[in-house]
Amino acid sequence: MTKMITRFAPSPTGNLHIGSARTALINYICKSKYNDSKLYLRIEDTDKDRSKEEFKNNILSGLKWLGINWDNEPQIQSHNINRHLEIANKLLVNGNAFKCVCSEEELNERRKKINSGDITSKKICISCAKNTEVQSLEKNYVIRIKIPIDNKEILEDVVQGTVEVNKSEIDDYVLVRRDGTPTYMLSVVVDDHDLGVNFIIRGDDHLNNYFRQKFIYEYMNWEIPTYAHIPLIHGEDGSKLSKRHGAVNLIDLKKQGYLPEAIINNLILLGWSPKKGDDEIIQLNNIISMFNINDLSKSASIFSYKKLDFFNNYYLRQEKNLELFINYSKSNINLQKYLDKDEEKLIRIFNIYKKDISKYEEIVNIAEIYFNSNFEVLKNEIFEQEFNKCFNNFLELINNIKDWEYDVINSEIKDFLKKNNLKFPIIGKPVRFLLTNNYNGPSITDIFMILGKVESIKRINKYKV
RNA sequence: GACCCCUUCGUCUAUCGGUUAGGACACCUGGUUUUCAUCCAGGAAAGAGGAGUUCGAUUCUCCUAGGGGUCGCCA
Repeated sequence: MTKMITRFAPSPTGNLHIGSARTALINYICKSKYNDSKLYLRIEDTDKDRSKEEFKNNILSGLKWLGINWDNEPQIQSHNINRHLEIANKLLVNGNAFKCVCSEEELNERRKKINSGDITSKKICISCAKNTEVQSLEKNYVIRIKIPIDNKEILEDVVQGTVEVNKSEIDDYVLVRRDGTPTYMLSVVVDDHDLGVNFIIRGDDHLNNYFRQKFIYEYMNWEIPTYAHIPLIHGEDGSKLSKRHGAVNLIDLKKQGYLPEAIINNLILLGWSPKKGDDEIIQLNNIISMFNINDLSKSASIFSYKKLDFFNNYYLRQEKNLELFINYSKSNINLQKYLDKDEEKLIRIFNIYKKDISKYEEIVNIAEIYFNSNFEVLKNEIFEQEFNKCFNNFLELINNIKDWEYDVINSEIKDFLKKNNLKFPIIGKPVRFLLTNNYNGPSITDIFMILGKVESIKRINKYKV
């Protein structure tokens, strides 16, 4: 295919989900491989009750944040209702659709029989199409599509391969509701056709919809696009990724301090991998050249936050991404305060601790220790005699350091240890505790550098032998 | 329940009939280190089960089991 016209068509009934983001990502990657290709964005808001402007904005900004750009202005599906109805009318006139007045009870009754296996055909309305009275009604009806029952339909899916379904399995679904509004099933086909979409990449929860939607294309004599139904992402328990699996909305990951690069790297490795020997750390421009949708696995994969953490740690450690940390700090209430107070200090903390964290959010608690001007040691630790003996001398040593530089402090401490014939932990551990309330952490020289001379001495000085 | 899809280390995956079944994350061990970490080196860890096709099956076919998806006047 030389010109790939794709689309991402979310419904604005919730924030941008990791799974949807992956679908958008794969669409973006595929279209980016070919010149003159397009990725359109369409907001499918035909469910008026659940659609919200707020969600639409969240989706747009989430995609932008990830670096997934679309062509043209986002299309709003509800703006095309008249066009959708025009097609419904054509189908009706051509005898490819019919008016139906079945009551909810009748439908439920029939559905029960279908589900229990008493009836083999999925067609839910059997009488209205033949009823001329119903067909001449002016209002108060739904429009259903006509689907034959003979033989079977075959889909050659780019990802799923050949899929066969008997026509008897395909239902006479609703195109236009009783209130005169078009359903998703109608709108999606009309809009895709009008946009010239020729390659549809969507979640495989839509696989069955192909067999329903293809009839509109056929009846209208429209060219049927190529389909790629990609497997869904699952949570740790193997079911469709959802809220109970943790943060599944992009906005939540952003708030926690995950990087777009890490999320993209993580997502693309679900169901796909680079060729043998190639690095799994891989960025968008390389993914675009290496990725091929034909290689995508058919089976669903489980989303792992641990692996995301690995990638995020990798990317946030990179010098070039320091700016992202600063931007993040501006958007985080706690870090914002520290940034205003002493940007240099916050950056120093970040640079020393970045190897230990998997997301920016973790810096909040760390920074709190260093920015707390009323710092108190948590408990009255009793240190070893050896430490107590040399404590005052050590304090004096630190007091006498004039050039508060890493190398200077470092060599002063080393000399001190040598002179007093001490092993590092004797001094280091208690001092680290006095400075940070923690026996583990960065080298005490690093801690001294973060705190500065005055605050460092203030903290150590509180200890009385 | 019906229909469709899936099934290689705990997780993500490689393998396009012949491999000591490879890698990554996580985990464990050792080394370096100013503690914890980082870093480096090593380790444990997999073809759901059963038939067939074949000289030979993880790979092809079928059955079973397990998992997932769909079954709305939602999208």
